[in-house]
Amino acid sequence: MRAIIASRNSILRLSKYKNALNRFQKLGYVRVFSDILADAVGGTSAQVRKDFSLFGIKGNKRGGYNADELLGKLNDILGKNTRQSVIIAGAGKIGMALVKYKGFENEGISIVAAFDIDPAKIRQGGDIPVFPLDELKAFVKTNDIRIGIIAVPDIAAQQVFEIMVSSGIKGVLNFAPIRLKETADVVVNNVNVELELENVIYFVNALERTGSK
Amino acid sequence: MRAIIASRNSILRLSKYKNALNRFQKLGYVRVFSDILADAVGGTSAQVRKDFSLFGIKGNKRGGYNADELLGKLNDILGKNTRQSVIIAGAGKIGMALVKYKGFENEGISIVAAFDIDPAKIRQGGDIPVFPLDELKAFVKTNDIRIGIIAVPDIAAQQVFEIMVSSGIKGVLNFAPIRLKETADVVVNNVNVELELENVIYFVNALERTGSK
DNA sequence: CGTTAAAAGTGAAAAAAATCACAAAAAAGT
DNA sequence: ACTTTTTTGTGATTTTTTTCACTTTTAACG
Ligand SMILES: NC(=O)c1ccc[n+]([C@@H]2O[C@H](COP(=O)([O-])OP(=O)(O)OC[C@H]3O[C@@H](n4cnc5c(N)ncnc54)[C@H](O)[C@@H]3O)[C@@H](O)[C@H]2O)c1
Ligand SMILES: NC(=O)c1ccc[n+]([C@@H]2O[C@H](COP(=O)([O-])OP(=O)(O)OC[C@H]3O[C@@H](n4cnc5c(N)ncnc54)[C@H](O)[C@@H]3O)[C@@H](O)[C@H]2O)c1
Repeated sequence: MRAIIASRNSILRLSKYKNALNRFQKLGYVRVFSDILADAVGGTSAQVRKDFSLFGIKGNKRGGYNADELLGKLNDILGKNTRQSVIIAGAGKIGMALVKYKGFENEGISIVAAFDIDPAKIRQGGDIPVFPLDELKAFVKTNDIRIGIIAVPDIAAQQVFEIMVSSGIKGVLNFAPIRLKETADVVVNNVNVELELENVIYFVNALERTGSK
Repeated sequence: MRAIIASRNSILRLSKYKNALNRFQKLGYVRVFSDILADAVGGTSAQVRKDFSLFGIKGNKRGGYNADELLGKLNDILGKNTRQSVIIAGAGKIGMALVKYKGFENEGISIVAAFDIDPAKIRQGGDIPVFPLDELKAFVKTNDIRIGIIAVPDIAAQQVFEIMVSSGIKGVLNFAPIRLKETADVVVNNVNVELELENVIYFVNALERTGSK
């Protein structure tokens, strides 16, 4: 399999095409066209074709793309053919919402354990265990985990990040509203809800002021 | 106050500068320079200055920016001088995590009510009440709410979105992993956790394959 | 079959975003 | 007071991303 250098945005778009395609497939579609995919994800058909072109995905002129085949290729590129195991640091409000969320399993993502410093949060009984933070390193190493989610308070985030990295974690999804001091060869994506909300508020206000148009 | 057309990304950067600045201010900084701001948010000093330039923010040559003054201007631009009231649809795992989150208040954002169709979720006692979904429209109208958060299952999201829009909501933060059929003059930002996680996974795998470099 | 029409594929063009690089200002030093 | 040094502010340039527009292929139809 060839690894292709691509921007974060183009990969996000591939994921969106894949998700749209899954829905189309459930609806019985056998063929899909660049324009309906564009529609489904909010882009243009030219961009869909360009994206595919970049990854060497070929369709049939006048015949569009075979849904199964296209989905297969996208899953391949996105690495959806092997299940991914993920751990979470922080079994608080967000952390537990994620732990209990059913949506990841269908995406081939399994949250296998959570870790917390608060002894009151430790719980081995349930479906997904919550262990003491001390055990994170050993767990990650013995289970060869490569992806972690940070759902601890902002003051603790950098420290937890470093523990994760030193344990062998290679990719992190960070919910704490701070910028992690990044390390080469560790991928970090941030989910910053405050920022997104603030952004919505800005544009609502801006539109209102310009609204006279 | 002048409304300036700017890209989503440049506004996101302004928010990040503002957040960094808040921290610097707490640490006692009186002056800040473009390069330390760049550092704090992970950009370049030229970009910081360009962003400020676009919004007519002036510093002092060789003297940097006065922290208080800069913060004031950013808050102004971002509309942080008036508190924003926000409602949530869906009092489930994510919805309640947001309701209970303390971090919004310091950001001038107040979550004032949640709404759910499940009678078991209705609860007026607490700090932030959970009302039946039917009451959303009236609540939004009488309280003149302009911002809503969607935290309902994906199948319900479009319908809830339409209720919000018809009630007068002008901006939406959507946690459901679907694309809302958007309406002109309503701002929609999406928080798609699956997508972000999938993206991390992609790049971890891609780096690994290229890693031999 | 042959013709028509639809859709992919893709260089070229345009637009948008980021970076450069340097003049101008002014704080700090001497 | 004068010089040096630092940092801003911003046109110009470069890079990246998106869109355009046209060629090619082929499914569909008569
Ligand atoms: N709750 C939300 O809706 C929300 C929204 C936006 C951002 N966030 C961010 O997500 C993060 C978590 O928020 P939350 O609301 O779930 O907080 P929370 O307080 O409910 O949970 C945090 C958990 O982390 C644990 N913890 C603290 N230090 C730790 C450490 N060093 N190692 C392991 N665990 C540790 C705590 O014991 C607690 O269980 C915060 O950074 C917050 O800013 C949360
Ligand atoms: N929990 C997570 O960590 C997580 C992660 C990623 C995405 N999401 C997305 O966030 C959304 C909410 O997820 P969740 O885990 O909180 O689900 P949940 O099932 O815990 O909560 C959903 C809530 O919405 C309510 N609801 C259903 N239909 C409604 C309607 N028409 N009007 C008002 N309320 C309605 C339900 O009664 C329930 O209380 C989903 O779209 C999910 O895909 C959640």
